[in-house]
Amino acid sequence: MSSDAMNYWLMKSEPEAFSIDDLKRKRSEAWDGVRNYQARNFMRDGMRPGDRIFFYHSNCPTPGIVGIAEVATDAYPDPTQFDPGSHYFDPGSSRDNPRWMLVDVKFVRKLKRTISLDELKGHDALLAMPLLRKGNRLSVMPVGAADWQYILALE
DNA sequence: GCCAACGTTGGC
DNA sequence: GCCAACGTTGGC
Repeated sequence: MSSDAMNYWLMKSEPEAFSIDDLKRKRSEAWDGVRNYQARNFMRDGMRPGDRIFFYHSNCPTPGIVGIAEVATDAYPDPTQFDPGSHYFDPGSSRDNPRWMLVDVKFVRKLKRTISLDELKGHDALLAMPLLRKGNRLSVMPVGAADWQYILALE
């Protein structure tokens, strides 16, 4: 990223696996298991501690933004890639040259209500955002500052 | 459960 | 380097 200004992000999680309430309870969580290069690059190259995150519930009855979190650390190697017992084990990675990076994510607050994907799609001002691009399956993606403010104002 | 829209893998 | 086959994501 080109400046020191705070950046904004959106991170998806299936609530049955890890929900905003899970993050609230644990306060902070290592965002492991990302195995997509573009998503990794956003975490490794784009994220800085203090950046704000929309926490998004995917693959559930009402997909949408449910809370706000914060980047808590710089990127570091995802330990699950080295663990043969982990679902996320990657035999092609090594400790000397780790392939997958993650950041810790810290709970900030829940939104007063879920701002659903369906609702977001109803706002022409937001149609260009990566989340609403057809076919986008990225689990970590940037959110423009203007879009961030616009969405928060919907709350 | 279906399936579109990807990303990855591997034969050639 | 091409591209078919395969696996995954995630809305519906």
